[in-house]
Amino acid sequence: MPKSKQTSAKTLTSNAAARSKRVARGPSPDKTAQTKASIVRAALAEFLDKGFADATIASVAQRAGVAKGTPYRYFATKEALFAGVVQQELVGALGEILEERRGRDESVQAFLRRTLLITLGEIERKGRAAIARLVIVEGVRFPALVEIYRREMFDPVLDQIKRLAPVARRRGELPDDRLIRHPHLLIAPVWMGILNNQLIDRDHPVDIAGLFEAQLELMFSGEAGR
Amino acid sequence: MPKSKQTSAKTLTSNAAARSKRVARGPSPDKTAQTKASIVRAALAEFLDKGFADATIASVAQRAGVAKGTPYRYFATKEALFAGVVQQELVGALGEILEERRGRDESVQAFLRRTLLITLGEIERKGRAAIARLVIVEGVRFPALVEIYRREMFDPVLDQIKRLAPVARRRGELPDDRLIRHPHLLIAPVWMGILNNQLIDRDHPVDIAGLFEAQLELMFSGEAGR
Amino acid sequence: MPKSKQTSAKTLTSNAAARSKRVARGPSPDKTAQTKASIVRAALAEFLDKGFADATIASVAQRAGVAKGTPYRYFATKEALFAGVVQQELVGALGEILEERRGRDESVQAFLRRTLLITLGEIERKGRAAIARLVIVEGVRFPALVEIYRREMFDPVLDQIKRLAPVARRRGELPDDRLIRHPHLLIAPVWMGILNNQLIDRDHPVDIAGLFEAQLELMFSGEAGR
Amino acid sequence: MPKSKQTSAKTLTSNAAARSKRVARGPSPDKTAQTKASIVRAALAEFLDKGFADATIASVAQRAGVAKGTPYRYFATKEALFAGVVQQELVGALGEILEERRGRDESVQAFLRRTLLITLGEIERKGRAAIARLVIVEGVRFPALVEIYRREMFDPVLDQIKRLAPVARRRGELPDDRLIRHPHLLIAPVWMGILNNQLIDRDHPVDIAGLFEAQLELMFSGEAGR
DNA sequence: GATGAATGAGAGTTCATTCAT
DNA sequence: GATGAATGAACTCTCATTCAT
Repeated sequence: MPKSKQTSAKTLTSNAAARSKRVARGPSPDKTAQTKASIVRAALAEFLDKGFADATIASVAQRAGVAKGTPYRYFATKEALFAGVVQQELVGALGEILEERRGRDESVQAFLRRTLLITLGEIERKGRAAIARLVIVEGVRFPALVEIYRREMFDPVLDQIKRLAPVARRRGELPDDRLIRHPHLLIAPVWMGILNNQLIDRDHPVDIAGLFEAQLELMFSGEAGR
Repeated sequence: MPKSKQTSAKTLTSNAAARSKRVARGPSPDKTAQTKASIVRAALAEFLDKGFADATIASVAQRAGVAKGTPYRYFATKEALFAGVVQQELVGALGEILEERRGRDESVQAFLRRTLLITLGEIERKGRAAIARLVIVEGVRFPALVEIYRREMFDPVLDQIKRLAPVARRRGELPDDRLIRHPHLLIAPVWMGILNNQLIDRDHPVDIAGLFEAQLELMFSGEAGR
Repeated sequence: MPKSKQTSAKTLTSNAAARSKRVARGPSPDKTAQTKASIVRAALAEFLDKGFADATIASVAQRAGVAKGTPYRYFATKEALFAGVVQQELVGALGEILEERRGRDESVQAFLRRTLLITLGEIERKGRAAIARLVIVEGVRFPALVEIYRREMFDPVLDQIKRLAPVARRRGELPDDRLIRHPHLLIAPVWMGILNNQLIDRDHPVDIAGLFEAQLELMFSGEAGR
Repeated sequence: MPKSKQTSAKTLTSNAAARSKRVARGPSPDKTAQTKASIVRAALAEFLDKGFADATIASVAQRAGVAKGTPYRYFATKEALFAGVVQQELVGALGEILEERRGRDESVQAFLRRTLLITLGEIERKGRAAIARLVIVEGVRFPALVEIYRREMFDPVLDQIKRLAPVARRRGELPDDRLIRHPHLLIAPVWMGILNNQLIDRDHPVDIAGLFEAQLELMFSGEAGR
């Protein structure tokens, strides 16, 4: 998995360099980058559609418009392709949110609304819910994938909550220690929503952001945050 | 897994009855029931271990101590074996809980504690959480499985909540309409726990029952119900 | 193959004896003979329907209303069953025809009409054409079968023709030596008919007897024999 | 079998053309055509040897000197391989004969000698008799194959006879209407010969062309045509 | 004699992976 | 770099045959 990362990073970098400095000679680095990008895109779609086991390299190649052997130029094995694709989707995905700083007078609840709630509003439209489902579905077979997910998505959010809960308690925003003792409680509705909408009951989707908002209000003294 | 045992036992009994009726000719019904039971048991273990795609009939047979072709006497295809095994695990699993009646003076919260909370305390020990994970993981490939799960597990619980929420509201147990508008909110912590413990962070399991209890108290006026 | 013959013969004999002499005690010999007969009947139907390779013992047993293992009491292998069944159908099938003697004043042509033509009129109704097809179809795989067919059906008829042709020539029934040089010519239309009706063009069957009659007239001085 | 060679040759030519158009990239089209040709050749031999049911893809591959999976690149299933191979052998096989025109002064009998009789002289050497046997033998299981055979071989010949018979009758070549009423009669000896030589009595083959010639003379006023 | 559960060799088929071009 | 023909391990499924009951 770290291998894929390096490869990915290196390729992207050298391509960026090539684009601006070099004249296009020999095999075009642009085209190479495009080829890789289209393979990754195709692979993601394929894995989302069929899951790891039923996805085939041949189908990925076809979707990407390249020959069957070409994906192997970029990923050594099907597993590496899978891991690479998902990782690319996850790494840094949370970046902007975690950068956000709570305003001096901003309540914790308001801060969480401003950051998490907004993001959750797009979780499905941006395909993040589908990725989460994929990780869940293939996680048993690919523990490494889960680890990435935990590191890049799950833990950061949970850590944020763990960090903010005592602050909110001190600020009098929380009526008790429940959130401190059970930080998972705040994000539970999000997972409930992902599970319901992606797997259990696609025909009756719930409003994930709405569910989260309700939980937020429930835990923060009940009324809408200021 | 203990379920299989019960089934097996029941079957054995009825077979014993059959033996006295029919002429004792041909292979022993006892052994047959045992064979099927061991195949089902082995298959469940195999599927839980490897998921559907990576499970092999040969491995199931080996676990069960039978020949490669034997499972096909009981299940026509690998898919049928999978569906049969999981279905057997699910159908009627909730039976006793749904039979329970709320006492005349019993608060809704107390009722939910008495029924759901107790059950949740065993959800992992009894392998229910693992089954839930399996259904989640394979649900994309086996919509029929999800439907069974929804029918036998998910919807009954949700319907119960939908039925009880207005009652609790009328009895003054609920401070607002949140549970009525978002019934999923109450069970969200359970799924959060299953996901966390089965897939995301096996090394740091959360207390599912505890999480649910906290949510229950959170929604029901904050204090522990009586 | 000779094995099957012995078994068959012996069984039939002892059963015939049992029927008339013994009292039915222990496993009924009658029932045994019936069982075998129904297996043979079922097997013939199965082989005619599906050919040897696609026929299954299980299906034969089911058609016969017996258990899967029962056919093995009478025939050691699937091949033996096949050979036995076909042989039973062929051996002696021509018997009566070959016994017939040409009348003192009867022309050869008239004799052939009286014997072969009559038989050919029933060749399809009596299932002989279907048997011929089966032998043809499976003959490559079962040379022994073909040998039986040749011995019991093909050669006797051909020998008859070879024997009668010179007689007819001497009697002035034949305009030339063609039938003596090409005895196959007389029966060719029969095989043409079997092939056409059983295999090549089932929707446009030809009249086998009619074809043979035309050939008979063609070879014997052209006009209908008396 | 020589047919395959021709096809192969043709393909090679067109590939050679393709090579100059396309960029010479990827595997050699030459080798591909050879591979396919050798698979087809091997398959035909295998099917002729063992029949469809007993033929195995593994054996075909081995005969062709390729891996077990390779035939699947060219034929999706065993059935497709079988149908493809036989069809290739049949389609257009009659081509040249049907193109022939009867000369202005040529008798119908002479015309039939010149076309059919010559062809029949090679029917066994060119493997056509073996193909006919294969179609007959597998026809029950592959009606589509029989249909091809009927369309490409059987019906064209029969139609030719149906067309020529009235002409011959008008020209005074035929003593009666028998051939008009029974067109099958003329080709019956051919099938008799195929059956005898390929299936019933390999050790005592008849001269197929000779048999046909005798029948031709028999039907056409008895003497050799001019 | 009869039963039918159990066996296990074997066949068709798939597809990740390789590599000559 | 790209191609796609070729490979062959591995898997599902079938069914003739056996044998305890």
